[in-house]
Amino acid sequence: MTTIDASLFEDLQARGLIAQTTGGDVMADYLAAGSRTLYSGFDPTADSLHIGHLVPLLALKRFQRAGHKPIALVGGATGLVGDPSFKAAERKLNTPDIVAGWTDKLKAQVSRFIDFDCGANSAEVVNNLDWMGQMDVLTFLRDVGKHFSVNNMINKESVKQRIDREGAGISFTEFTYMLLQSYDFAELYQRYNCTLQIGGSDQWGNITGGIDLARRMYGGETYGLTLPLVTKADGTKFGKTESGTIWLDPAKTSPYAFYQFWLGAADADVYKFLRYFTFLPLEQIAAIEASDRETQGRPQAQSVLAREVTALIHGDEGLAAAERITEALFSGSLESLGESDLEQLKLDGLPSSELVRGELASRPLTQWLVDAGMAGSGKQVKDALARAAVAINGVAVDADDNTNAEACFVSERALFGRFYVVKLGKKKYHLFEIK
RNA sequence: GCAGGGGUUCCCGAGUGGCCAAAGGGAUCAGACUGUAAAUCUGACGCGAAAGCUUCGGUGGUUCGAAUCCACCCCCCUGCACCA
Repeated sequence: MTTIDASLFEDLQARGLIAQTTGGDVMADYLAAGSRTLYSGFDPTADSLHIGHLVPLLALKRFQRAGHKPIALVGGATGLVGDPSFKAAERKLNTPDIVAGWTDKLKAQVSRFIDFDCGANSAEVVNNLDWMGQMDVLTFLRDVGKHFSVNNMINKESVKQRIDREGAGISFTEFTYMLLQSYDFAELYQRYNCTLQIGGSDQWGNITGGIDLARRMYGGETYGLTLPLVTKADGTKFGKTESGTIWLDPAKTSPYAFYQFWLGAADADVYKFLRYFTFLPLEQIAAIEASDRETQGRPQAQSVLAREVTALIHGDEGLAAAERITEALFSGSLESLGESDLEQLKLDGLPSSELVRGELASRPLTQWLVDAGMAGSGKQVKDALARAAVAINGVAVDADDNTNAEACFVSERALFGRFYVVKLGKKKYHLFEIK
């Protein structure tokens, strides 16, 4: 028999992970009284999840650890429609082929986080296309649509800006999204006795819609819980960097880049992130915070956070790789690296590319670095060159050297005759190998 | 369909014949200061090493000269009509 950790709710609350719950104060008792089945949905809007999905994903795991049964729903059907909640504009529809491909990828990704073999509260992964795909319009309109009042729907905060705002607008397709998600909840209630839906706070409207529908269709009593949207103290968007979204797929965001992202968390955010994104006990997080406060200089919280989250997503090997690169680039000196170390850095995910010596003279250095993805445009590189912020194997490159890429990559300066570590700015590194 | 409003560089948003690669803000990048923080200050921010080239929904036109004027077209919003 599964044992229930009755302190789950209290822990979630203390971590700041509860934005809203339905049913007033009953949630804590409801969760403590028995093993519940809950779900959270992930729509395939890209070929990978990103760190914005981490809070609900980890929440499923928290619930499972506490003895509840999590269902991860991948929205093969809802992804075809598009959730309008708090989106400023209508989105383009993706083709069914693409969405189906993404659905498969997300299913695989989601599956790595939850346990499918732990007895009664083993996880499930479902795809709502399985029950939505073959439903015909008339059945949908009669059985589902009839339970919704348009009057209520247009008053939902999540679509209000689209309806009120001049220059915006919402198609019937997106407007219907709420019905689809609501039907999911009702269906899961029916199939799995799933009585709780969790999701980001932007999902409140969709979740309460599902609760109403489950009651109207099946007389079921279900609950909802929303998690906070992750915000940063400086007001910029969480999860984006100059190089774009931080993905969970190591092929899209290397464990090294992933690790670096967390390492760069602001002091004002880092303790919150520890509570949100790790399973470390709250007392331990409090201890870290207290100790950082007493210490001058660099806090330890960021590195704890980076280690914990990277290990969680990319495993111990991913973490080890990320730490190896970080150590080599930021702490050690390049000379201390052996030939195999450099090979390893490449394998570990340090961005790298190959150059052919004979072709070097054909283009200026700026172009080579842009091609390698180190900067968005030659202008940026040029700016860095003017400030002596570009270094090749530790030697700063001058703006005058720009047109002479061959001289920048002279063989005498190469490590082991073929490697060049190029640094642009303080944090961007790229490994070039001469072929 | 009719009437009105609108489409500007990543986003918001000025600009209504030359002084516009296009104000201002945000985001982003680089430097100083630092802790691979924050705040602050400085610089960059269409593309190009440069000469120069290409932009303001699209296509044509007027003009010495157009983001700005004209014509047609496309798209969005609001209202009305049509429909019922």
